[in-house]
Amino acid sequence: MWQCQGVSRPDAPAGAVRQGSLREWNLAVVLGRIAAADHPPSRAGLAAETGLTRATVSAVVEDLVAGRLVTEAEPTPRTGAGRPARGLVLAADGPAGLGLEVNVDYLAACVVDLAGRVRHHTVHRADLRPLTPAEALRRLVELATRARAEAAREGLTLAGAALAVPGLVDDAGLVRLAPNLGWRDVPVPALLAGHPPLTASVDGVPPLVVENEANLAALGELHAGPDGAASFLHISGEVGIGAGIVLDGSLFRGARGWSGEIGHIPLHPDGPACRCGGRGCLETYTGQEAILAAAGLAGADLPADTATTRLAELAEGGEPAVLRALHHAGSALGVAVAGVVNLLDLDTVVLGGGYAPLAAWLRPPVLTEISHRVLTAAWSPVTVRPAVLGAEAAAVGAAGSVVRRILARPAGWLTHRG
Amino acid sequence: MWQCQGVSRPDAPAGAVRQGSLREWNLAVVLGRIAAADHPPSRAGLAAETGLTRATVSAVVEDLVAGRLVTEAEPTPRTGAGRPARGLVLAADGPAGLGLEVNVDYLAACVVDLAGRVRHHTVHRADLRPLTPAEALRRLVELATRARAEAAREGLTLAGAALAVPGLVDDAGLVRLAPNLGWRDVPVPALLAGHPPLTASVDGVPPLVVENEANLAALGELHAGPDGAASFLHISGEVGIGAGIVLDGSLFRGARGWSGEIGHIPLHPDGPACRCGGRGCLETYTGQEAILAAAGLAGADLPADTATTRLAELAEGGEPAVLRALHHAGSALGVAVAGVVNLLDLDTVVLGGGYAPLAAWLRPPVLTEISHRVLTAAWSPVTVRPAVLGAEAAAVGAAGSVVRRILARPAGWLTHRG
DNA sequence: GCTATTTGTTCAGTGGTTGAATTATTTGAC
DNA sequence: GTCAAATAATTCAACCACTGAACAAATAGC
Repeated sequence: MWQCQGVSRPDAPAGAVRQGSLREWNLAVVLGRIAAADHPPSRAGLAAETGLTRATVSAVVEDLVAGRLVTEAEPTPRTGAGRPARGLVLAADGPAGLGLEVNVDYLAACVVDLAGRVRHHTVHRADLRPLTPAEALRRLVELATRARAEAAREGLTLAGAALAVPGLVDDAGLVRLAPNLGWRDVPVPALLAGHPPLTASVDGVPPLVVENEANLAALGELHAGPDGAASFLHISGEVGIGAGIVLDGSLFRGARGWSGEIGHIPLHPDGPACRCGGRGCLETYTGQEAILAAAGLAGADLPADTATTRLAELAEGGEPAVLRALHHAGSALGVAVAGVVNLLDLDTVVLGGGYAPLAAWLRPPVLTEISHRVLTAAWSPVTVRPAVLGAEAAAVGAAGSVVRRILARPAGWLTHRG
Repeated sequence: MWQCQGVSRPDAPAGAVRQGSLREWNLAVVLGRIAAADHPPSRAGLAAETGLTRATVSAVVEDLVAGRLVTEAEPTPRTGAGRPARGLVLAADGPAGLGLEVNVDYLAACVVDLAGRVRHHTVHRADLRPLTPAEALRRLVELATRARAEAAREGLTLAGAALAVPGLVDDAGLVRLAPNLGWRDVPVPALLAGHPPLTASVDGVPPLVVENEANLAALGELHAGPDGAASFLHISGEVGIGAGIVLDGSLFRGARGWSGEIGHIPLHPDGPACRCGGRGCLETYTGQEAILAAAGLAGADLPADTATTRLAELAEGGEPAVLRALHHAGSALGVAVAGVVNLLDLDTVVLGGGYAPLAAWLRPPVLTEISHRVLTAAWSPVTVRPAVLGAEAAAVGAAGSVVRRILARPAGWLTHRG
């Protein structure tokens, strides 16, 4: 991922702790509490929660309000005795994140505000495989420009952008390989060089981060889903199968950001050849094409997004071949997931992307395999649930990652804003 | 794991940052640099490294020296111009950690000082399967008492203990299941209740932490191995196969501390039944018994520790059946490891425990499978190497975890010491 | 012996938190 | 309608830990 500082809580200052770090840290702590609260907290409440004094919280909040990150909520009428609390909420007109996505059959752009609300969302459907990367990115910039204008109209300031790509991305933003897109060694930042809003670095923060689609989809799920800061595996079942691993509320990216290639976990070591060069990879059993073929829809040549809808319809109608195909796919997926759970001791598995609409049929066989194969299943059940976000998960997650960076390090934003 | 606060760098204070946190943090930063340095650093050098002023570093070091965590090294004669630096080293007579291990055919105790040196080590060989857990732990306490006396003789103060168990351990120290030991639901802390040195909690720090053997072995390898703070998978090939996952220099324990059960990753979903209830688990192909059987040594009934030695001897001698067995085992292991690397994007895999002496024969097939099955193998080679520590890895890792906790949070130790 | 150089300490200054007192704003009792 | 109780938020002197600069200490080289 290109210059990504990580997406979760403020980093442990590996080096020193200068004096100002204290305030920087407390800005992040207080802002984080405001973001995590379900009801607008008061200064006094924050003080009690954090252990800071009310004096300190007041000072910190003053900074946050001055920096347009936080505003005071409408006073709620009935509170009880005493001076009524002034609730604090994340600013609805402060900085926002721009999320972009290039995928096989669509481009997407969205804007997410500090509170995580999706304020704008456009999808441009088109088969991108015939296009050159440069042309695809040109169209993406059009979408981004429109999103930027839309954001400005709502009083939002875009603080950065993240781009989701269904492939392996380098630290330098180079897309090493995006098999389903047909991309190989595409230098995204260089190709976007002529578009200042996406390239001009502000205050050391890179304006555009390029990251794997499955990872960003997992992030989207993390912020949109029911568990605030849990650990889970988010599986994006598209043409290929990717996964994002969230551990303790933060994305685990691996040594080079290439974690989550669950589609190439060997399932039958001597099984059919996979295009990755291996044999019997999970993808050859539960990839979209494999499921369609098993369901007898191989030749239908449906667009990727309607294929899963069609499968769900047929399954709903009780079509035996489809039900059988989904059961098989679910079992295969379950075997792989059982291995992952044995390895990582996760308590939640999220079926996302194209798997989400099929979750009703995939879930039972997945659970069966887990219960048979996970050593600790007896003591601690594993939750398997469909994703909350649909196809837009990656773009929303991308935009969310920008916003989360500000929430995690508000001091950077404040000093930069003057 | 029983009340373990994690073993790596100082935690991000999730809650508040009070004023004193600053000093606490800098104590940890400076101490960490002293621990990580290969030559005793000077105060001035530390100031340059950390970005703190020399004044601050002096004050911090003064605290550390007063707390007996750091001492000034012997002045080195030739330094160059200027006032000679006074090198700082971790105290050799400060706090130390007690590491304990219960395994199938031995008990072990060791003492590791702040600098990570093993100052004492005893192994008591005996088949523990016939013993009751209480009797086994009684013998362990004997070893621990002797180790404690030995530590005192060398001027060391034991700051806590950690116990490695080949099984699944609860947050409360309950050993849920240790199949090869024949333990089930053994409440270790309760059984040790009569032994104050292992149970009297000092300053909120639990005196004894119970943790999975594979996890602690990985920690031992982390501190003893060549890469200071890398990410790797450490595989302990014993009767069962366990693994410890180290990510960015800290152990990943999973939601309940039950991560690393690599032995039960499904390899052939319809393969032979495993005692875990699943089918075709890795362990049924590369567990010690499976390898011995494949090598034609099934009936030999060797003690566990000599079995691998014997295998290595025979392989060294070119015995075809043994070479074939090891190649098969290595291939199976490689398939599983390829899945793990695809999932986690690790750059290093360590063959530990019983696999270490066999690494010469296991490594090539493992590498072959990785190169064929890991999607990113082309861009970033995966290192597969034998473990540095041998059978003592878990006990040393256990003792090391105690010491690391002090290094990570020196403030706790200092206030406790007065 | 003198100078250059580097280490470590001292000390006034400053930023940010602390704790108590004060002010502000509401509810409820008389 | 007034006052007491209760809760929220601000003010302000004190304090803690870091900063920066000046200074003392200790050595090598000339």
